[in-house]
Amino acid sequence: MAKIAKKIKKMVKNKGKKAEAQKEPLLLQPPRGMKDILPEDQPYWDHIRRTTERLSREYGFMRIDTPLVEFSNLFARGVGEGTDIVEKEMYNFVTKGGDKVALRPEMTAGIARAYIQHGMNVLPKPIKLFSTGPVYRYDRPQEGRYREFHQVNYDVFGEQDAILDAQVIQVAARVVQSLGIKSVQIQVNSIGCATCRKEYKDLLVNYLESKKQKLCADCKNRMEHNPLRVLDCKEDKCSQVAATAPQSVDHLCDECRIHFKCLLEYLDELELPYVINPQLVRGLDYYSKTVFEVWSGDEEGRKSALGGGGRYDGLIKMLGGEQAPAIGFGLGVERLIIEMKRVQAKPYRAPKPRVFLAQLGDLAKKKSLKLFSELEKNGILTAESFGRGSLKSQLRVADKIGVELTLILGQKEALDKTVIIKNMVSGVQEIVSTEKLVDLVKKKLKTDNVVTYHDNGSH
RNA sequence: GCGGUCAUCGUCUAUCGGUUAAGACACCGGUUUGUGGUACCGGGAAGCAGAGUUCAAUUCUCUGUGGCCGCCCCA
Repeated sequence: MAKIAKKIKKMVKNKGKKAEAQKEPLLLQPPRGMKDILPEDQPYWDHIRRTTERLSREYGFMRIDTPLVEFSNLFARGVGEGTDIVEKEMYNFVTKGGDKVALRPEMTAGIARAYIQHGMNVLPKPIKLFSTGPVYRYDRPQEGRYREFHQVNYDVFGEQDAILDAQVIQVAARVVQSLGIKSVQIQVNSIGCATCRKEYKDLLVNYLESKKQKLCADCKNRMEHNPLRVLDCKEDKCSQVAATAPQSVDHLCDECRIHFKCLLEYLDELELPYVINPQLVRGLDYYSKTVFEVWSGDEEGRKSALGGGGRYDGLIKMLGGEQAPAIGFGLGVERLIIEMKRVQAKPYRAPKPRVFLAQLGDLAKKKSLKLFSELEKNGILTAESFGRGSLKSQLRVADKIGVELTLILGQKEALDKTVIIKNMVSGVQEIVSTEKLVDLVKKKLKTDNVVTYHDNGSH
């Protein structure tokens, strides 16, 4: 019997589902690698938004927002045809109008495009731009890696002095430190300019050619397209080869060498915890001279890359603008949050309501809606649960929220134009006239509240 | 793109080739009608999808999908 009933139930269920499935199944989840940012995580996002915006102001950056979608070839040309990002990780699509566009895989190309388009080169130098938002990479998701993720981006245009490199690196470090992540390490390197890098590349390819048998299959491939990337291959045999490979820092032209030397001096002056990593290369083609990455995590040697950047003196011109040096970096918001949680950094807590408004009866219910907005206009943050009927259940909610005062507006009070103020700690309550309510509540919140609750830093 | 691993209420977990699929937390409601934290009572809520094996599958197999981990790469 039960079996049959069950079977019937299932058939009915399936029937419904099949009908739906024929249209297209509705999956109650976002596409792979995308995720919701839930209210419980917002304190971390708030903290990062506030901190990055504050620092951008303090260091003289102006905010810019560019579209999530750009023409595909902007990235192909800017970021580089041969890079992984462009070659296999871009969300490309064709619009109804036939335009070939892509979801931005990073922010700099779009910002550079805007810089050129709007003639920002006429602004007083340096031109500092700050941006933040989602970026998209079709990669295999795992912890700290999503197909939609968020970056904060700082770029400086129009200044080639190494002091800007140092300051930009300092901003990166300041952001991370300000979030409470103490164990930051900056890795820096110089990959030279167009001319000396070419010479160096030839040298490197020659060297690699001589050790070709010892390289992994991937690296044999990389030799052709992007020999620099062999240097940071994680394969044991490759890193052995890389260890004795000629290093770009040793083959810089005079200008680049001086630039790098100055940068290091500035960094010393700033007392930033940096190390030179001759293997550091970065995956985007537009970099020249300075490249750097920001790492966090020490204990148990588990490290994670929080962000990186570098100088890109050739990008603007390559995209068709008037030659302009530039340097910038991006930080990954999701990774910053992982680190914040790991080191138990305190997130930002928005103010919580300290007053609850309870209502009872039809007349009071109507009046409470207006009273609520009256309180809001006076800056009194109030909670409510208007949909509930019983006073009991409303008080339960008030208690759960942890408010200090509950205002009770019942049938009787509504007629008398009064409100009951109940102190949730002592339980004492008093009846006051509606006109005096706001002032009295304000006064009470100022005085009676030794009862505060603070952030317990959960999560 | 490759490899590994996992998939049961909102969450955490249990059980089972045939069961009303159990519990805890959370949520909602009630304990005599206008008063909260405790207690008691009650309620809603799940087998990722598809195919196969079987008299019978949530359970076994395969595929897909998704999470996590490693590689690659990066943020």
